[in-house]
Amino acid sequence: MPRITLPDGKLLEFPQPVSGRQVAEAIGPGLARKAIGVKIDGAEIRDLDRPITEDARLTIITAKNEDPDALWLLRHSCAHVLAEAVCELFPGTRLAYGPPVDDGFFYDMATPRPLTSDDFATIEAKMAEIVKANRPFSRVDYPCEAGLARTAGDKFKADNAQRAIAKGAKTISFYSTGNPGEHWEDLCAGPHVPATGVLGAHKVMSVAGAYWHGDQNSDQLTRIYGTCFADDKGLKTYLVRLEEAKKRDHRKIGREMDLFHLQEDNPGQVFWHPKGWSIYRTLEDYVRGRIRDRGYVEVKTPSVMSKSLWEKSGHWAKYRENMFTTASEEREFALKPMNCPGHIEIFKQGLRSYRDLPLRMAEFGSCCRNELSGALHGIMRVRGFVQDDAHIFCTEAQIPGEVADFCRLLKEVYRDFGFGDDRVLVKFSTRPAVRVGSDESWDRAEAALADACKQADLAYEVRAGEGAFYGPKLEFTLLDSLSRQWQCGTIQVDYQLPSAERLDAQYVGEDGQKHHPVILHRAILGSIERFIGILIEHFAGKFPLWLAPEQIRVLPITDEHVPYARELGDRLRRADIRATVDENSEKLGAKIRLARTDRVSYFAVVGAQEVAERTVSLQNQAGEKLGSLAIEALIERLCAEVADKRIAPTAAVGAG
RNA sequence: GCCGACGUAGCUCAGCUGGCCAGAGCACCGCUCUCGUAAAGCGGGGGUCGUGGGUUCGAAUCCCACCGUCGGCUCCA
Repeated sequence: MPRITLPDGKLLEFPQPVSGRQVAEAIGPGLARKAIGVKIDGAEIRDLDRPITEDARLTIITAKNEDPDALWLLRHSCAHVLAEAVCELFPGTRLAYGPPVDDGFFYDMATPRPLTSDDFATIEAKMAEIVKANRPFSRVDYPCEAGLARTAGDKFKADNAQRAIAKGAKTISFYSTGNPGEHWEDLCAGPHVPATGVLGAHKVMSVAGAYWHGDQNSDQLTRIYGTCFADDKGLKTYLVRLEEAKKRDHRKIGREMDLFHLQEDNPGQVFWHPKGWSIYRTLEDYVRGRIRDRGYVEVKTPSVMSKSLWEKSGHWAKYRENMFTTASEEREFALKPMNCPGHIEIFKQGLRSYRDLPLRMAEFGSCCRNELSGALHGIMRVRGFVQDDAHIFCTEAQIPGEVADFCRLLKEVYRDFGFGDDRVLVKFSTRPAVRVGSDESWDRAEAALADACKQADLAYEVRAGEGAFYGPKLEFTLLDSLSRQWQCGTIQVDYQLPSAERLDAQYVGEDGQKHHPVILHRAILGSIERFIGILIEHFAGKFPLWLAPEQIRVLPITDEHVPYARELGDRLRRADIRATVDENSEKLGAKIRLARTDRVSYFAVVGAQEVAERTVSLQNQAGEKLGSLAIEALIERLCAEVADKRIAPTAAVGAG
């Protein structure tokens, strides 16, 4: 008979199988009222009313926005309410698949007519009715045969049921929102909340096309996205966060700050304006400095290289779809989508010795990839971009040291942008089923990556089988100020490309024999374009001083003060400070307003008093008055802040 | 690429049940004001209504095609 261990260690014993609800009642009636499900042994989430027959560690799940399990349950159940509403409003709708996802849920379905956002209000009204009726979610289990029979004639649900059976399901379950047989039902593994009444804080978010099982050649379905929270407050907070993300959209801020533009006739290609290019150059120069300190050499390889090279590298066979090609005098060429083949060509010039290794070859390499038009997104996903790329040619024995060194470098770099350890996630992808190379070399490479993370004190999550066919990899994901994830850095171990079958890179070893080096492909920022997009959204355009395109603007109060303002601007620029002067004949209030909406880091007001004293009256973007400073003190202050790469404490907080 | 929505001045948007010469605010240019911490006043220029076709006496408005943008295109019941 089940012995139930509660999270606080307390043990409850029951003479017969109990439901989660009965356990909750045994603890207290208040908890029983609030419970929406239980978690068993920290793994399986189960309906409140399903029996527990074995001993278990049990957690009662209540509807709380902070509990991912609670949200998962609410959203999964809310997907049913959405589906029921749509089925009722649009007879003939066939349901396909409706899981909870990160920020809500979706339901894919075939509807008799296309749905648009104009239908949301009607759907939400119907959902509200279902919630208000507070009908129970009732589960009925059927033996596989019988369950399958119930789905007969429904292509999607029959497919789902068959897949479930193939995966070893012992029964096929259906959930109805109400009484089985009487109310609407859906094939579903569950679990669900006890009744529809707890699903009040929901919203239909968007509609999009999707394919059955994500397969382009399969049925085109309508996907409706929605979300659900434990209460209206949670929903509201989420919606405010979405608003905040919208305000921070790099496409909007890029335009407002005059950083770059994209235009119709060159989809996926960025035109960098002076201020955007200032950020770009600052990033490049910064990374250049960091890798120089780590013993890298920098190179530049051609943008257009002949088909024969890409055939040897394997790109022509595997990556052709994404390559821009061109021809001249009957020879075919391709714009480089990656820098590695070029770097190997440099490595192969002359005879390399083991003494040359590790050779760390870096390039700010301009790459072109013909991304699908539908995948383009501002400067985050483009067709022309620059990677802070490098390839480390080394021996197998050098892999651990090189990877560990890279992880340390990467951590330092991320920290300078305000992404501390708590904002870096590491994913470690291990050997896939289809791969090249011996198991021994995979063992060594994987151990080296895991060990490097430990040395650099970076926690990682293993993604088994997700590695490239030629080697394992680490992927580094940043968590921005709105807690969104962006994969940026990576390091991959590659035995393939330098091999005799591919580009045949060689060095002479201590033994006088020729050997193939191992190549570590690595990047920290990833694409500079994308990284700038991330920074724009992370900082909402209010860059730390060292990155800011306009670090200070001098605001003369009247035309009389313009000469002093110009002199000041010149002094600041000579001290390597990005300074401008606002010479418009506007009132001071207007100039200040403009300086702040332009997100200039600091502005210096100069009037009669400042001219006389040779000082400035300083204020920052946030509107804090910083008092009167002499010119020298101002320069010293700004230079110190740039040198520190100081991040304003408010900058990274945001609304997230 | 596929599905859906959208495309009007540099920006944000109105007009779009077909019909006065296509509008507003901001920005821009000119003039006046020379001003002390988030928008001074007046005047002016600017749009082949994404592109191309069609329907119509008449198209920003209706239809078709194309281009582009935005959202989405599994996290396997």
